[in-house]
Amino acid sequence: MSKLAIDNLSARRALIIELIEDGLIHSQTDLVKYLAKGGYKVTQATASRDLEELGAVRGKDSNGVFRYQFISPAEVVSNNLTNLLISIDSSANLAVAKTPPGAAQLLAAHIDRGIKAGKLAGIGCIAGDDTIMIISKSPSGGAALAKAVDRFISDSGSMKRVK
Amino acid sequence: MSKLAIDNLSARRALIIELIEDGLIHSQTDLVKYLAKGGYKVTQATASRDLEELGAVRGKDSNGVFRYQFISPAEVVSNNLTNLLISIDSSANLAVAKTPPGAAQLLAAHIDRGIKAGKLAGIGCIAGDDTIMIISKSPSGGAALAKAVDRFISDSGSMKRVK
DNA sequence: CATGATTTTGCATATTTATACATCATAGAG
DNA sequence: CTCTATGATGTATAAATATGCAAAATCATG
Repeated sequence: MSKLAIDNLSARRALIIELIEDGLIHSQTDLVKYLAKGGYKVTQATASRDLEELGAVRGKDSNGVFRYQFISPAEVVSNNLTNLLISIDSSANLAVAKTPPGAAQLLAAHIDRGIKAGKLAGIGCIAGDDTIMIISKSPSGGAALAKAVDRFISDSGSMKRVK
Repeated sequence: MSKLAIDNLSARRALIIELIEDGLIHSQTDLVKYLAKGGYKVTQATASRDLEELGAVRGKDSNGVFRYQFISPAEVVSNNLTNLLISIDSSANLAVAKTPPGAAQLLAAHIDRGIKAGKLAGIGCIAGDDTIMIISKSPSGGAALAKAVDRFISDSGSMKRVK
């Protein structure tokens, strides 16, 4: 038997992020149904845990309808994220990104979701004022990770805006 | 930090905003207790309605503790810096600005340039994760500074200029 | 004032979410 | 391969939140 191409947990959370960004999730029960459609059979308890892990919160939108959304401001500037990445380099198991002063925390929050969603092969990232360090899973994965982060951020530019 | 209280309802909600900004509210039951302390005897149902009206949401903070907080609501669509300024208040020689989580450093960097450019009568600012404190030159200049910062950010336009 | 309209609130309850605990799965050590 | 540790998940339930409805309060108007 070959192992799964994509980690089940990460893949599921990637889908959750998309569902939330599309504004489709009004409750955890809701999410369970959508996940089932996508082939992920989980319970409300797992949905609760996933949402917590991803930092999604439930609030009413302008029409008074409940909707899960991200508290992190990444969406605020999602069509501009590329502007925040000045450069990205790597060494051994690390990728190091530079941002304009003060923007590191903001961009890191976005990268962190990419990691949690399994889109980036990192085990975590830490940000200062204008520098982000992303640690790769593999001991020599820094270079590949840097490329992946670069692409991830570029692709995020066309991310759908929260309504 | 002073707020103008018109009627009972708005006075109560003004207090709620302060309580939330101080990070004191972990649940609606919590809020009911704090409101009682402040002389407002209401039930959890009213707390629920107030929180909805104010656009507060419940999410776990970095320590894994539930906490109500504000999420920038409909403005989440443009890429203007204004989106990152949730509120700004003052006391004596200080102006205190709130931002979405992770955005304080970014906004503070901008404010700092305003100071260095002589556009804001401050002697410096310091930022945490979601809070910025700006110190005014004059011992009682906080309120005026807060207004100036608010205007400065409104006038600053697109985030692309950060770099 | 009186009165009808509108808003706010509490009560009771439905709905929704979080979590303790048991179980199952998986990875790594030996 | 077996054992152990760690993490993920479901079950059952507790905890927390939202809301329909009726009552009270507030407001507007003659």
